[in-house]
Amino acid sequence: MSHVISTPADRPADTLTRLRRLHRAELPLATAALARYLIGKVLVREHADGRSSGRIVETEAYPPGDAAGHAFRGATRRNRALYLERGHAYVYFVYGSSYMCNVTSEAAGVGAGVLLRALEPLDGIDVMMLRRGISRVCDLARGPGRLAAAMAIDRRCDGIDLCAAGELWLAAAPRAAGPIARSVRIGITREIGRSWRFYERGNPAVSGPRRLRA
DNA sequence: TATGCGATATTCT
DNA sequence: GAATATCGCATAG
Repeated sequence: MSHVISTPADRPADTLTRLRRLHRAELPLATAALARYLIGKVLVREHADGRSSGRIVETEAYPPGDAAGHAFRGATRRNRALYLERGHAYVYFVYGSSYMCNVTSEAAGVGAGVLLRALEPLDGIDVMMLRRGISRVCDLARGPGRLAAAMAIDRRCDGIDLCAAGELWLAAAPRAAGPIARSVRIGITREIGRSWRFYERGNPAVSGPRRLRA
């Protein structure tokens, strides 16, 4: 970054993208339908650093009964939030380095969700750059671990209601989404072959190898 | 551009 | 003790 354009504290509220919070009733109940529905919607983080947000451009569904899903072997302390009513955050830590942010799906008690894999940064881009230590905008939240890092999402966000005012919430699409494509999921060893990954075709903020972005 | 590898810590077996 | 819904760097083509 050659120069700083503004800091969050300086930024007037009227330069932020106008966003409307999603109502839970708008969220599809079924996991794959929700995963597709979330493409183009916005994840918003209200933090001491100011607001950061991004368009969701890549998701993966982990439906009921999916052997790759964390609820497959029943409830544990880690996956507890996954059983909440749809529209809650399920955040967990993996690989000793990355947090993953999911949106719960289905009815309360079922145990299923949608992994948020990538965002196209919208507001608070300078804060995201500071958090990530890089300046290329399309790489800030390209991949689930990077997404969480860019948005300062950690285990404290686990269980948050994303349909309520708070530190983390979901907003309606600020503009129409581009064509939505689907593919197999990334980084799993079971149920490979299921086409439960959704993404906005051609968006440079989508993760994965080229063949899974076209 | 693609593939491979190590780092890392939490959870579950 | 094993596995892991990843990342970033290294190396080869």
